[in-house]
Formats: sequence, C-alpha cells, structure tokens
Amino acid sequence: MSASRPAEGSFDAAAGRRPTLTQVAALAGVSLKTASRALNDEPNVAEATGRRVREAADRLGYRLNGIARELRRGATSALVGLISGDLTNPFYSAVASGIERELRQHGLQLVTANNDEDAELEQSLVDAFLQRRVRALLVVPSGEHHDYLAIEGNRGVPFVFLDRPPDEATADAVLIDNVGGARAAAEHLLAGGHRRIALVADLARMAPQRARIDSFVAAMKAAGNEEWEPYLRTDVHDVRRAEETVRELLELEPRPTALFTTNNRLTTGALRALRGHTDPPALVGFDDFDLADVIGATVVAHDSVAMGREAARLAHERISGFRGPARTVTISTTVIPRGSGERPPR
Amino acid sequence: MSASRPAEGSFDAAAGRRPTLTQVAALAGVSLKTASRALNDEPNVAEATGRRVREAADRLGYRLNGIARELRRGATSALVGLISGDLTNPFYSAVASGIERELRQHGLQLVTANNDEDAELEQSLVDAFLQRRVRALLVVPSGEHHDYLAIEGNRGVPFVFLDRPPDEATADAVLIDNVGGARAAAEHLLAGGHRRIALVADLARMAPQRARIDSFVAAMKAAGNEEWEPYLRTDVHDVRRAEETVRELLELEPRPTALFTTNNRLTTGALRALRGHTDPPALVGFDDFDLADVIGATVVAHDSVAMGREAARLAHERISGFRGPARTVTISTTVIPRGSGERPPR
DNA sequence: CAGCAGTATGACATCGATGTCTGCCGTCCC
DNA sequence: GGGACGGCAGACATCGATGTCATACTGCTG
Repeated sequence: MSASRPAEGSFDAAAGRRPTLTQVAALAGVSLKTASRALNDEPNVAEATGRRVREAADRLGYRLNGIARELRRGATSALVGLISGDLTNPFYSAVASGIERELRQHGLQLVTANNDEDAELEQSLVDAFLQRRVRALLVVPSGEHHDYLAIEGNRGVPFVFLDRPPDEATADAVLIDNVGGARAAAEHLLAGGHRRIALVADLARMAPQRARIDSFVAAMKAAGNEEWEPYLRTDVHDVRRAEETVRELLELEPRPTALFTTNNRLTTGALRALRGHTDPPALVGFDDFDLADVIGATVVAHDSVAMGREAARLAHERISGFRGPARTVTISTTVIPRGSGERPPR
Repeated sequence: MSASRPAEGSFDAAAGRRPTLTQVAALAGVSLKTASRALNDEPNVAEATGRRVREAADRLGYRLNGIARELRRGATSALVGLISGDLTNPFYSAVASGIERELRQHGLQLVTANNDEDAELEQSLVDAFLQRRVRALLVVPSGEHHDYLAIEGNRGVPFVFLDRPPDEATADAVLIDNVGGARAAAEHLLAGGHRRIALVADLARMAPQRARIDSFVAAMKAAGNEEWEPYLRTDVHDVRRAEETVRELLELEPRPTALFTTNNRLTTGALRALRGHTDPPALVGFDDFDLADVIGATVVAHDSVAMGREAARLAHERISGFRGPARTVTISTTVIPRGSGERPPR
C-alpha cells in the first residue's frame, strides 16, 4: 500500500517528522536565511536561487512550522476561542457559524469548546485558551458569576460575552433583547384575548431567563391581568421536563389557554406535549427554529447567526487595536405569527 | 475605568504584553530553570523557593506561553482540525459535537473551518491546518476528488474522512450505510403499496448521494417496479429548489403517491411544499431531524453524533501511534416510521 | 581607479519555554 | 575523615522560524 506511492524526498519522509527549513536550505545548498527569504517572497533573492529552494521544499514536502513562526513573530496565534454549550443546540451552532464566517474574513480561525454548562470546566477552558494564546475569547457563560473572566480582558486578550452580560460592564457583549421579546410575546397573547397564560421557563438564575420571566410578569401586571399567576413554571431545564410540565399544566382546572415557553428546548417539549391534542392552547416560543413554519409555531425570533457575527466583529476591532470602553450590541426580536400563537382562548 | 482596577504586578501589566517566565524568575530571585521547575511541579525544588516563585507568578499574572512550550516539546499542537460544511446544517453540527466530546477526553481541542462546499477553499484550509501543525485532520470533503488530501496522511498527520470516502482506500473513514438506508426506504414505501415513487436527490456527483440514488433505483428494479421512472429528480441542491421540485412533481399526471428525499435539506423543502396539502403523498426522508416526531415525519435515521465520535476515535488511535491499514467505520441506519411514510397510495 | 550604491547572501541573536548537564551543599555511612 | 549520594539550583543548548547586521560581489560614476 505505501509502496504504491514513491517515497519522495529521500531524506526522512518516512519518519513522520516534518522536514525543517534548515533541511530545505541544506538540500538547496543555501543558508537557512536565504531559504526563508525565498519561500516568503522577500526581495533580494536571485531567481535561480529561489527556484532551487522551492524545488528542494517541494521534494521534501516541506511545510512551514506555524508554531515556530508564531513564537518568533510575537507569541500570539491566529486563533479565536469560543466557549459555549453543546453544538447540537441550534442556538449555539448558529452563533458558532456566524462567528466563523466573520473571523474568516480577517484570517482568524475559530476554536470551539463546550463548557457543558459547568462553571468550573468553563474556567479551566478559559485558562487553556489563554495559555494557547488565543487572540480573543468569546464566551456564552454558563454560570451566574464570571467576574474572573473580565479581569483577563484588561491584560490584552479581548473578551466578548454572548447572550449573558458580564457582571460588571467591563467587557464587550452581544445580547438579545430579552425584555422586548418577552413583552412582545406577552402582549401578543393578551391581544389575542388570553388571560390564563402559562409561563414555562428555564433556570431563573440565568440572566436571559430572568429577564424574560420578569418582562413577561411586568407585561401581565401592566395589563392588569392576574390570572396567569397559578401557571408560572420556572427552572425547567430540559426537553423531557418541559413536556411533563406542559402536560401537568393542561390538567389544571381551569386550564391555561395559552403557553409561553422561554427557549427553544422548552418549546420543543411543549410541542411534544401538545402533539395530537384535540384542542391545544395557544403557544408562543422564544427562539425561532427550523421547520417552525411547517409546524405553524409562532415564535419570538432573533438572528443568532448575526449574534455570532457581531461578537466576532467586536472581537476583531479589539484585536485591531480599538481601546474604547466596553460596548454592548443588542439583537432585536420579532414576533412571527404562524398560527400556534393566534389560536383563540376557549 | 482602567484606574478602578489596581495595576497588579507593576512590571508591565499595562503593556498588553504578558510577562515571561524570565520575569517571574527575576522577581522571585531565582534562575529561569528553577522557576520552570516550580511551576511545573517538578521534583527538587525547595518548598520556600516554590512558594516564592508561585507568588511572583501570581503578582505578575503570569500565564505560560503554550506556543513556546509546544515548539520546544515537539512542534505539534493539541489541536485537531475539522473541515466541513456550515454548522447551521444540523448534520455538520451534530458531527462536530460528537468529535468535540470525544477529543476532550484525550485533552485535544477542536478547530473548525467551513469549506463552503468549495474544493479550492478546502485545499487552502488543509494547508493552513497543516501549517498550524494540527495533530489530525477530519474532513467532510466538498468535492469529488480529494487525492491531494490523502498524500498528507503518509506524512505523519492522520486524516479521517467523514461521510464521503477517500478516492483510494488510503485513509480512515466513517461512512453512513447509504446503500442500506436507501434500500430500506425504498422497500418501506414499496411494502406500503406504492409504485409511483418520486426520488428527490442532491448533487449526484457526491458519493453519498450517488449511493442513495443507485440503491433506490436498484431496489425498484429488484421489485420489478418501473413506474418510478418519470419521477426521478437529482441535483436539487437547496431547500428552495427542493420545495419547487416537489410542487412540480405533485402537478404531474398521474401524480406520484410517495416521495423519498435523500437528505435533511431536501426533506425540509418537501415538508414546506406539502404543508397544508389536503391529500399529501407519503414521504420518507434521509437523515433524522429535530421535531420529526412532532411533525410525524418518517425518516431513515442514523447517529450523526456517533459519526463524529467514531471519527475522533480513529484519529486519536492514529495520534497514539496506531500504524495499521486504513479502516472504514460504517454507521448503520434505521427507518423510523412516524406517519408520513405510512400514508397509503391514493 | 577610487568610491559608492545596490544586490545577494550568510552569521548570529532571538521569541519563551524545556531538557541536559554540571556544581554545590549537606548528610549519611563505613 | 572521606567518599557516595540525594536535594537543590543554575548555565547552556535547543525547538524552527524570523529580524538584524555584516559581508562579498557587481557595476557604475566622476
């Protein structure tokens, strides 16, 4: 099998160790520095010499050692780190995609890591990234407190927070308009004539959830509605629990006539619970999702890819030398009526 | 703003340049090497000395320079590269997630890059990754030909192909059982009594699509069915076109009674076309997807996360020194009946 | 023909860590 | 008391590239 391929560059192709520039130079019969100049298209290299060097490099299958180059050039890589939840969650993968596209335009590469929604792991990932000398660090923080993250910001590595704000306004952030989105959802349902509106929310200690919950409650109060109060469910953290919770809600007497789920996971659970239901309540979910149009799910949509893009943009500006105060970009939300949120109360 | 934080380590905290081990050593009043020993918990460091060094490191906010360490230790990083399509496609993000989880267990980190389904870009990404000295390279190839990729495999950097086989069996690969999956879908529909079965497929030049198409056709022939022939549609590459194609199919006379879509994008398009249809044809789609249960979509499912995991496992074995011949792991498929594929012909 | 500019090249230091080797102590043991 | 040994520490080379500076050679000018 290996015999079918000619062993190019008889030096040490088999060793698994890549040839160095020194070896290329030796083969070409020039000095190390001249070889370097030739391969980097620097001036002052005789045409013939350049050709010899390039041939030697080809023969050996030489590839520049980026690690060595980076060390010499200033010990900072072309990598940008992203720490987020699992990529199977479409929210995170959309964000990652937006980041990746933006970074590429500036010759930067994305390194991803999953914090498993665990603050301790997250901390050690930050350490590892900084040690690896990433140019910037984008974080969708897992825990409540992340003071420790911001300190680094002042030491030369820009931090950008996504989805959840830093404890103090010490770093750039890209946030969703949670307050506006939740209010819009609440008002949409109120306008549809609903009063007994159930709220199914994720962990209330997480800032975006907190904001959505509070905003929903505020909207209810502003409308003088109190009938939602028995139907508030928070700290529902996975799809399974969401499905159960919705089932339980539907067995209450009187039954809620509408549901508001505060993220895509919970919406999925609710849709499962409602499947096959003859007379389902109205449903509005936070976060848009694939096929929501087919299902006819009314959602509070926002552009997660744009979130990533904006975060990468902020990071890139810092990398390029921007020194101004911390900035916050807010991603707007829109209610997209598709049917489920327009069902009347019964 | 910066004044609010005490300027720790008065050396050069402001400069944005991180302190080096030499500076830590100087502050602690020891030699470079002793500082290195202390921070790496090597033996033969007096307790008091160790403490002084660690204090100095803290004061300066020292963080080891991973680039320098890697260079010294052997010029190979702890990074593994993944080149695939856009992460907003749940297939790719599931694969990435599986890879990331597996790599983490071995202390490796994932670097992702999007080839935009462009062979030229892909090539340059491979170059960039190799230059960056990744430990292994996982690729979901875009184009038809990728000979050039395999050559590198013999030079010490393990390659693993996902979803699409290497041109020659020169590298490890993780593939889906496309033949089995497509046959199962075809037989499922035939068993339901369908004869006029439409096939909506993506670019036929891509190996997995080719396999699904061929296998479908073979199953039809084996069943002695010829009525599907007017309903074959290939090279349908995006959701929009899929939707249009399905609409067109449904206007044919006689109408096909069933559809088989050969990937998740096409299935999405088909579902859009079928939305609100009073008497929809049966539908089976290749690739499972979120909420398929809610929609009631019958699919040929496979475990994409496992695909990523297996690929990462193969890569890790190579990294750990395995030298055997190229291996191929096949991911099995299952038809999951959820309703759409069980609608009878009308 | 001296002087000078410009080109082509190489020697050497350097980036920030780690590996090797050497040297100095003090202690223990015969 | 002397040799062996273990603990501690430092000097120096090294990983693979690039930056700086010095040098040799060419050709041209006055």
